[in-house]
Parts: sequence; C-alpha cells; structure tokens
Amino acid sequence: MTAAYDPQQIELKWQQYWLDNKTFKSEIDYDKPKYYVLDMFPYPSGDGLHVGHPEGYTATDIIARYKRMRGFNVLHPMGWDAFGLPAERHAVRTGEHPAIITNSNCDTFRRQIQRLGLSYDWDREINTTDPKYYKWTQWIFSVLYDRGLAYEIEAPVNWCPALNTVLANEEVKDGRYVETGDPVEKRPLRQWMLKITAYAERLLHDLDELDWPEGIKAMQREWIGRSEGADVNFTVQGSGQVFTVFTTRPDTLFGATYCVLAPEHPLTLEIVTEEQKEAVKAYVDAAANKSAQDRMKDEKEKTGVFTGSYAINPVNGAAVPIWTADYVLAEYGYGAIMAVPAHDTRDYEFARRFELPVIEVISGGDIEKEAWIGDGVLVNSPLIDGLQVDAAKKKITAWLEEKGLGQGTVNYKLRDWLFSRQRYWGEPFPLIRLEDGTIKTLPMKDLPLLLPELDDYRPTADGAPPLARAKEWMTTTDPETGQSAIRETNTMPQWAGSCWYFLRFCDPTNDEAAWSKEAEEYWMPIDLYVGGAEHAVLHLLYSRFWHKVLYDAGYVHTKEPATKLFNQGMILAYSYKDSQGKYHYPEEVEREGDHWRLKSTGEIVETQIEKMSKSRYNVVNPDDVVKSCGADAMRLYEMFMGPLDRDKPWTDEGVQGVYRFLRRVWSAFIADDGAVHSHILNNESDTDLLRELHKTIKAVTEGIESLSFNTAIARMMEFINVILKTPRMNREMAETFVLILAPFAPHMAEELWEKLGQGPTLAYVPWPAFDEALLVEDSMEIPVQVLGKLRSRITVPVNASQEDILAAAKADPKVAGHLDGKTVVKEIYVPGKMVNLIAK
RNA sequence: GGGCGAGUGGUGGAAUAGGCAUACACGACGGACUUAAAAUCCGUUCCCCGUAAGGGGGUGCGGGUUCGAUUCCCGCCUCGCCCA
Repeated sequence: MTAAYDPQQIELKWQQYWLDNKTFKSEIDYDKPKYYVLDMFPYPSGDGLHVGHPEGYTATDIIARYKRMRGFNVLHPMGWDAFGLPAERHAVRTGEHPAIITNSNCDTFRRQIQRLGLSYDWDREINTTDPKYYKWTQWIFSVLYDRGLAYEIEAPVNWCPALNTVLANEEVKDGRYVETGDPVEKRPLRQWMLKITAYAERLLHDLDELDWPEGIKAMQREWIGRSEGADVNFTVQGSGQVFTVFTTRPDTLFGATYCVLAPEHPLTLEIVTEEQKEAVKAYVDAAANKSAQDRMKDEKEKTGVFTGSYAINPVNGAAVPIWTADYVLAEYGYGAIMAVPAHDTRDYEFARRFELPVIEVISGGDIEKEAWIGDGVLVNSPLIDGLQVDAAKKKITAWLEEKGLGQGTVNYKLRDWLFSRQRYWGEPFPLIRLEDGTIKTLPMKDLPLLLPELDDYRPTADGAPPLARAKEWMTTTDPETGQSAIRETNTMPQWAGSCWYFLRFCDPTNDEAAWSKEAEEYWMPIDLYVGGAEHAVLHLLYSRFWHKVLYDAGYVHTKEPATKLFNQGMILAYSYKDSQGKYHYPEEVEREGDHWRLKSTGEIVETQIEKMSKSRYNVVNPDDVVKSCGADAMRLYEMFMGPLDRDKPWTDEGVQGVYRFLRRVWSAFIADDGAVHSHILNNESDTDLLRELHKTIKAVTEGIESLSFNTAIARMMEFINVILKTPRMNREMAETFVLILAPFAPHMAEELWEKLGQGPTLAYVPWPAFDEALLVEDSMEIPVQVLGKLRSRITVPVNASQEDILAAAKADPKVAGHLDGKTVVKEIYVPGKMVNLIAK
C-alpha cells in the first residue's frame, strides 16, 4: 500500500470491480422512477477514441451516476454505429471482410471507453452491423414499405464520384459531401426513397414541445421549410398546355410579367418555338452539367433564355413571356415560377438584366431602384386594390379556387429521403423483385437477409454496386409464385441503424421482436440525449421520422424519441504553423515569452486554435492523458474546461491543474501511511466547515442538475482549498464530500469510500442533502456604495434591521469621509445585498 | 441579406428575476524546500497614478433607462453556425 495518489492502480481496480459485479446493470424495476440518459453512439473509426468523444460521454456519465444516487433506475447504454465507408474502403483495398476491421475497431473503442470508467451497462452493448441487430433494421424498413412510405424513383440524384455512391440532400452542402468535401453532381438513377415529406407537418409541429436547443429546432424548422401560398395554373398561349407554379405571394399576381421554367421542366423543350429551339436546347444541356450550388451562386450573373412562347396570366389574361433559367430549380415546388420583378429580389435582377417589364402592385417602395419586398397596399390589381398584403393573399386565393385556376397550398422545402447507397457495407434491403416487376418484402422468417460473402468489394465493371458481384445471392425464387426474382443490390445508408438504436437499447437481446412492449413503455422516451450539433438535420430528423412511423404503427408509445437534447461543444486545440505554412507537433515547439519557437531552428511559429486533426498535428490522444494523469483527471478536466455546450481549446497545463486538484484531495484524506488521516476519524464537527460543506453540496447539486459541471468542480476545489488550510474535517464530512465527488472522479471516490471503511461501492448510496438552515451565517458583509461607487464594507448581524444597517453604513469611517459636507437624500438597502447612499 | 449564438484579465472561464466584476483554474513573477531540477508548499498577479494610504478607469464600440447596467433597451463593429 503506497500513500501517494496512484490513478493507474486505483482506476484499474475499480473498473474491474464494476465489470465483475455488473454494478451498472439495469433492469426494469417498477418501484423506481426510470431515467434514460443516452450518448449519440460513435462510429468506431480506425483512429480510435478522440478527446472529443469523452466530453459528451463524461457529461452523461456524471448525470447517470448522480441519478442512481438520487434513486433513479438509470438506463445508460453504449454501442456502435458500425456500418460506414472507412471499413468498406479498407475491404476494397485488402479484400478482407469489413466485419473484421469493424469488430477490431469496436474492441479498441470499448477498451478505451472502459478505461475512462464510464458507467455503461455493457450487457446492453449493440452493434448495427450485427445480423441480430440489422434483422430489425430490415424489419422496420418493411414497416415503412408496407405503410407506403418507401418507393422507387428514377430521377436526378446527388452522385458523388469520389465515393461511387449517391447521397441524401441532407448530406450535401454547397455541392459537396459534408463529411469529406468531395464534389457531388446530379445523375439520373433508380433509387429508393422514404416519404419523410408525408411527416413534414408533424415533424415541424412536434418540435414545439421538445426541450431541445433552440438553434437545433430552428435548423430543423428551416430545413423543413414550410411556406404557405398558392398553386396557380398558367396556360401556354396557343398550345393550351397548362403548367402550375407555386408562389408564396399570390397577392402579387397582377405584377407577374414573365414566367420561368427550370431547364429540366418537362414543358421547357416542348413549348419552345422554332426560332428559339437551338438556344434553349444549348442552355438546357449546359444547365444539366452545373451543380445546384453553381446555379444559385452568382446572383448578379443570372442567365436565361426566352422560349418564344407566352403564358396567360389567369388573373388578367395578359400574355407574359416564358423563359427558362437555371436559378429556378426543378426540385423545388413545380420547377416553375411566376416572376414578379417589382417585389422579388431575384426576379428584379433578372428582369433588369433582360429588360423585362416591372409592374408595381404593392406600394411602399421605389421600384425604380430595387424590388420592394415589404408590406403595403395593393395597387394596379383590380380585384384586390387597396387591400393589405395579408388580406389580398386570402382574397385572391379564394378567387383562384372559385374559378378553378389555382388553390391555396402549403409547400415544404423538405424533400423525400434518398435511402439507397451503392455500397457493400450496409443493410441489404429485405425485398425481392419478381420477373413481372412485382416487389415483395421478405417475410419475418427470412430475416435477417445476410450480406453475401464477396472476394472483391469494388463496384462491378459496369458500375453496379458491389452486391451485384454476388450472382447467386442476387438471384432467387419467389416461394409463393415460383417466379424467379432478384434481390436489391443497393444497401441502406448509415443513418438507418442509428434511427432506432435507442429503442433496441431498451431490450437488446430480444430475438422475438425488435423490443418488447413492456421494455419500450418502461424506458422510453430518452430523458437526456447528448451529442454533437452536426447531426441537427440528419440523424435527429431521420430518427424523429422513423419514430413517428413506429408510433403510427403502434410499436412505440411516444411521438418523439427524446424529450431533452443537449449538444456538447467541440474540443479544439492549439496548432503551430511555421512561415511556410507547415504544421509542427506541440513537442517540437517551446514557449518564449508571448510567442512560440521551434526547438530545432528557433524559428518563431504562429499559434492558432483549430479543430483537432491529424493534418494539423494537434490531435490529443485520450490514451496518453489517461496514462499520465489517469481517467479521473481526464474526466474532470473535460468538464472543467468551460460550459459543456461551448467550443473550447485543450491545454495540457489545464489537465495538470485538475490532476493537481485530485492529488490535493487525496492528500487531504490520506496520510503518509496510506490510511485515512487520524484527525478525520476523530474530529468533532466544526460549524463553519459544515456550512462550507453544505454550500458545496448545494452548488454541486445545482451544477449537475443544470449541466454546469465547470462551476460545480470549481466549488469542490474551493472546499478542498479550505480543508487544506484548516484540517478540521470529520468523518461525516469526509464521507459526504466523497459522495459528491463520485460522479466526477468515480475511481478516487470509490477508493476513498473504501478507505473510510465503507463499501463495497458508493454507486447507489443516497446523494447527500444540504440543509438550508446550515447555510445561514451569523453575520453578513454588506458593501456600501456612495453615489453608486463602492466605498466600504460593513459586517452586521444577519438579523440586523434595515435601520441599524443604514446607521452602521453611515457611521463607517470611510463612508463618512465621502459623505462629509453632503446631505444624504436617498438611502437604498437591498436586503442582504448592499447599501447605496445618495448624497448631494 | 435574414435567423441564432458569442465577444469579460496574458489564457480557459465565473457572476445576469439589474446590486461587491474577474470565483475556480492555467500561465507568469517572487519566495520556501533541494547540491540541482522536477514535484510540493507560501505569496503576488485587470489596467493607470501613488512608496503607501488612497484615487481614477474598466466586461467589443456609441448612446439610453436606473440610485445602480457584464446583465435591460436602441444603434453599430467583429467572430462562429444555419438559411438565402
């Protein structure tokens, strides 16, 4: 037994104890309130754990441990979102089955996570690539399919040449794949879609009741993009063909001076006149090769071509020219717009450029200078002149409906979810396609539909997905009709497994169902869900959608999966860059005054705070931190750095700081002989110190409840600073302090608990209560201001009257000096807070 | 252009139903211990004037409300994210 704080020895001991005794195993217990606290489960990459992972995990672990001590039955599981591209790339390169590298990566992640002392119930560990798991992912797909929410289309989709696969809208930003930055282009392909748009209204509406960060809710609202307006039918002059436009501004119909069809619009090439045919065709071809981003980008450089045809404006019979222009996107609305240049910025620029007429229909602006998009009174609009915009919208919409020329509608920016990928390492679709084209989902008894073994994981020579290599697997027979059939060679996207994993955690080993009704009703919904904000419109929208479908189908009892969501910030790091722009490792530089130099050459390097990445040479490996300071220090530091939801830079000195604190805690408890200080065991209770302790309990309790771990830790540091100055702590106080330290530094807390003669674990020992009566001091210090400036402080009994306090304040020599020669005209006393004397 | 968030010492940050600005920690400086270093312990550390007592300024900038504003209101600037 050594006396010094030895995190390695203590931590491994308790981690083994927790595993061996299944300390954190949770089972349904109707006598206790449940608490489901969940981390967004990780993709187990080959790089292993990153210091960013444990930030959220530590936060949820503190909550989980705290809630257990508060008497909750806590569900706190961990698993692996293990389908993904890196494993597939590895398979392509080596010919080795992706499951092998995936499993080995999971082993690394599990080992690293366990070394941090996180209190997961490991009996509930799940892996999305396990056939026992993806069997149920396939089952949920069947539920979606049977409810008419999965369908195939042949349409231009986001194709990423670098990845050899299509991507969902949500995965593409600025014409690039958000994860890797690889360019994405449009390519017509047959794809599976999920009808998330059918749930647009509910996905929007139910956000209101969620305790989620407003920013995330705003992002989802914007992504869903609800807009009210009207569908308006325009007839092509001469041909009699009709096209529909969606507009949010039907009130401006009288100001529509031209229409624009997207280049992809089916009528574009049909209605074009002979003279314009060549120009329009060339334009349409050029647009096909431009990304949506390019098309939206150069606002001022709008392009377009007149089709030669005219459309009849339904409200006044005016013939307006029909143009085609790529600022109108085929995917949005109907791929056709009516243009009102007087009251729409983009239409205005387009009209100015091509010298199209601009007619003012809403007063209030100066349309000679710019489009007026504000409110106002309708003009030049016979049916609705004199009305305000809102009233005009209603009236003209009603008029259109009455005449059969259009109707009021709600439009959403949200598109259906492109759900297939041209990859091997994903869930196979549980369906077969018969010779006659019929599609059938597989019966439950045939699930899981396993991935076939391949010896080459690349796409086929003619560009079909890797599964097309498994000829035998692909071809089958329909047992019902005897027809030959083929299987789908696309697989599901990585999002599929994460859409419902929180449900599987409720009942992870169930072979009969994805989860039992009993388990779902007991554990769901998630009470606290913690993860990164990067999933705002991907995982968090997709999983809400699936959950609502499962709710409609009667498989879950809540409309939403998670009542409270919290996004942890990113952990950043300093990086060091020389004048050539080359990065250097932190070990290669040294501080000199307020700048940093390369140790080797003495060159001054630039420092900046950036996202951690290998290329910036600034990645901090949690294994190294654990090795040098221990898991408790690692945990404590990540929580002490600052508010959980903020981005903050990592510093090794900061870790040293909390490590120092832990050693001070240790030395406050443990004497040189390795036993608890004898004075702790023999001390009488000390009122002042007891008050200090209860203040600390209060602050730590409130800090945990509000996820303000940084201030909770600061308060414990203050307590220890007091203890080290005046070692009057007795056994009861020592035990109480150990308990409040436990969620943060559980290994040290368990060890001290044991040394105090308790045990074998404090995981379920009730959380200490604080006594309000003990917090009250006998006297208080009141700051005294004269004319709003702090001049002195007076100490008064806590029950002193206002009169006495004001008298004492005026009598204070420093205050009196400032009042000299003046008359006090106003005396302000804020009870317990301060005195302010106004003198003239 | 619109929406959301942020801006406080050398650094991370604390304090907002309006009431002592800078808790806690890092770094730096000084000291003790040591042959020495590390570790540890003690002290100083917002800025300016002053030996000190004391005084003045100060929470991105400019106004306002108030006895009193980091906190509330108005107008800006910078950064981050989201949407155009």
